[in-house]
Amino acid sequence: MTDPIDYRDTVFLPKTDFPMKAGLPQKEPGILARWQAQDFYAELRNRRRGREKFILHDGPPYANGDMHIGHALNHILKDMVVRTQTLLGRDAPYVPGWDCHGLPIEWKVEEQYRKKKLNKDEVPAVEFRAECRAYAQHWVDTQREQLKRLGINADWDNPYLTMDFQAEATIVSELLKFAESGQLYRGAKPVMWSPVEKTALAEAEVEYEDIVSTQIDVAFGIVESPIAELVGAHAVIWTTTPWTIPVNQALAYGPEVSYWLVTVNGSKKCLVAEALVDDFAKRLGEDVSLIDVTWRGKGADLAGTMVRHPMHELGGFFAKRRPMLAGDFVTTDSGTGLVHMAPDHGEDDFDLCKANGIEPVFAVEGDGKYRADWLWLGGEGSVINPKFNAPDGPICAALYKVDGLLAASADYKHSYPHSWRSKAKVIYRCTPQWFVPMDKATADGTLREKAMTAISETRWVPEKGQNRITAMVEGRPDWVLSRQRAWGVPITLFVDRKSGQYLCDAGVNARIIAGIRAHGVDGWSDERAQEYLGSDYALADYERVTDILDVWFDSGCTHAFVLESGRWPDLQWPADLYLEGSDQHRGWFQSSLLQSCGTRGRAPYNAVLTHGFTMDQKGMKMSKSLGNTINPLDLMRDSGADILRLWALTVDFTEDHRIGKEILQGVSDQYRKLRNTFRYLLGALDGFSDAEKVAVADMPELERYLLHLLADMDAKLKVAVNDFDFNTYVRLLTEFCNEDLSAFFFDIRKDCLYCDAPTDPKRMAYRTVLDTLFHALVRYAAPVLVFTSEEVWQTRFPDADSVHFSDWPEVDAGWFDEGLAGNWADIRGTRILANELIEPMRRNKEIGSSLEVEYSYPGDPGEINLAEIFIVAAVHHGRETSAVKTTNHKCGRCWRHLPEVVDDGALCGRCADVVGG
RNA sequence: GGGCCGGUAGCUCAGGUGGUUAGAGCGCACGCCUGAUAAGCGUGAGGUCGCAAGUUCAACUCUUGCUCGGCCCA
Repeated sequence: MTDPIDYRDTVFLPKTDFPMKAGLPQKEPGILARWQAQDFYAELRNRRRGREKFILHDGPPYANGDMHIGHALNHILKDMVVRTQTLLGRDAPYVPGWDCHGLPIEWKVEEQYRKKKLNKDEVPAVEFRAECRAYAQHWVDTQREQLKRLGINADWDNPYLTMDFQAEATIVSELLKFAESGQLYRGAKPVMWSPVEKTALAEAEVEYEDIVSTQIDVAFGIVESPIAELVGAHAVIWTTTPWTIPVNQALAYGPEVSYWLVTVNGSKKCLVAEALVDDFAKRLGEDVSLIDVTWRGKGADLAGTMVRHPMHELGGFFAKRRPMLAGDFVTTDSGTGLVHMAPDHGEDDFDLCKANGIEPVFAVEGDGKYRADWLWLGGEGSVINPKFNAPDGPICAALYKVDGLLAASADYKHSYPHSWRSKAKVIYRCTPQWFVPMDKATADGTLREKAMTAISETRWVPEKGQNRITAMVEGRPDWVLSRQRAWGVPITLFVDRKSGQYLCDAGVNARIIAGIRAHGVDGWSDERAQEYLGSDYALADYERVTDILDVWFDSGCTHAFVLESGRWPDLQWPADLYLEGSDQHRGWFQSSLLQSCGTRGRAPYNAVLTHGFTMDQKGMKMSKSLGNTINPLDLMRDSGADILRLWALTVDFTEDHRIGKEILQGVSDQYRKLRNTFRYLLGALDGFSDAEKVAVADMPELERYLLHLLADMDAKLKVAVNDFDFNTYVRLLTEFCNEDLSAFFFDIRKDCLYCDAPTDPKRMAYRTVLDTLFHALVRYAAPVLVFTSEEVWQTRFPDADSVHFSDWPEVDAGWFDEGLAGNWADIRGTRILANELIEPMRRNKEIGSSLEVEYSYPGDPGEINLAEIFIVAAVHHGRETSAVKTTNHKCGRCWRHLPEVVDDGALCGRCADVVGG
């Protein structure tokens, strides 16, 4: 045996400074700073100028609170879209924006007031709005920094804000387009109203508490009916809000409900639901056994029946007959199965009455009292006062007097809405509101028709999004634009006090828009009203509307003040893509659609991409109270933004998806594999230059096969990009690195790289392909691992531009070789069989390395050196498949077992040449 | 309660128009290498395809119901 000589120094090992351990949290901020210092976004715009555009229009997040995982996911996806489109050579500008008006911000500012013991109502509106503006700006700035940290490439220095004066003016001008085209009307609808605060409340401002109310049974005399037995009898309703009886306008029955006409212990004849007869009798204080039934029928039979109000003798409003109407919402859960309808004070009531031509009467004023001229209880109230509604209160007393009150007791426990702030009871109350009609005919059809057409002409990804928005637009009611609030864009209308019509004058409108542009929303004020009206109209003749716009109208206009305005000349209308969570089918996708269809006749987007929501590890919704939230800021601090990005692009974002410790561990493993692939490439390419490059035609089959695989993957990646299928994109990359490179190509060529002479054509061919792979992979990875790819790039080319300026790798059509690929697929199949045969030998300690094996199989290796491909000592053509330990000696340098090696530790011919030469 | 959507190995995902033993990567176990080394290679074990009926010669794939979860409404 020859003395063992250590040939390590003669072996060409990979060499690189690129560390295996990433240290992303430390490294990423520095890379960000470099991009910022060179004004990367602006420079990219310069370099892409004149290219085909791809416009992703950013949906504005609400400027309130820190970034959460949903923001992170959404922006990572947007960045991926923008970067992949950029990589494909397009000019893909990205202007981020924020939604700045609205209730939640008002609340926060009010909350600050309360801490300072200030009352919002005592603060001038201008001052209040200034504070709202400052509050929104604070969160815009905060979120901007947080999103930057994710590596999102955007025009961060010039975002759009819905509270910019220019935006506010455009929103007003868009509103006035609806006004000018007659797509605006003043109607009414019941809203949650607090008589204490004299203001409308949003659902979120209401909290439910258990209270005890007075319940009453009231008899309405039946004066007309297709069913003769019913005339002269009484339809009985039950309610826990006696104060609504003075504005009753109809009764509702369930068409499928079974009704009986009964007398209880000789009482008057009462119509009630069969299922509730016993309950009714008990409320009357009577024995159930004393019920006598004189008629039975279904609710539908009651159509055409008319009743009169118990107070009909008052005349006027009360003298009018009340129809009995079919209501799907009527149940036999409680009450009498007949429901009294006050369209002023209930949504079901309002809708059913409206459908039957019955309008609200606005009898209850903002303070909860009946208006002074109301025939019954005029000037009295407040309606939320328990004494007012009590069995001995004025309502019950009057009903009792006219023999309309069958039962009353102050003992009904139920959950009832209260104002979040005052804790006082709230009511539903009809108030005038501004609407956009969905079904009003215009020159090019109704808004609903235009929206439906636009939906069908839009590309929805995934396709199921189309179902969802179609169903919503198909069935949605008219758009309520008005809010009775302070922080928002005003509904800048003047209403003629005599005709009730809003003023529609191009000159006035132009002055209003100019005023808002100059002064923002504060420009809509009493002081400036006459200035806008000009000399043609007198302010005294007009009511200046003081409602503000639904914030969805604001965001529905972003396409106008961002894409169209010219303030961002790189942008254009319509957008190629909107990309938001699936909740936005109800929100931004729809408000933008309606706004644009109403003003421009088509959608402001060509395609809409939606993502699902992020759940915890178990698939449950994340919430602070459950303590199962994942904070993206913490994650970036501990693991780095590239890990978060890789997570977002690995899951199936089109559905709800999960995040958690185990999942993130998997993401980290995947990251390390990708990182090590780059590390190997960098090390193996140490010292490589163009001089070493070999023409494809001169390469071994293995190298050409790899180029085929690369070209094949390249085509699939492009498909994935065009389908926004990023999950597939990353999977293709990962599997390529794992299977084709690490476990196959790199492993096979390890011997060549380490031991062949640097001038050996095979080694040069290998390194040429590695170089090609490097340039391709670093670009493919760039949109995903934005920081790591830059680190990889700078490691190899320290003086070069950012990798993110690059174009998509160029793939030579000549690399495709299906014949070659089919052949090599067979070879790889055989390689797997060989490994299966070798494995038991290794397990038995018969051998260690596969290089100690001689493999035989019935196939014909042809010209390919299969020993090299299988990483064994030799491959023979044999009758049967077999593997035996080789008797060859091991080369002291390359460790291969070859016949020419005279003794273990001696050199093979190749190594002798390399070491000697 | 209504509309829409989803539930495939421990994890992340593939599985046109129903058709042989349901796939991949990772992780895991075991083994190898020790010249990519907190790396690399190999082999292997993991799934009654949420549950239950039904249609069919045949269902992860179609129908219905249920269940769990999600978004949006009420």
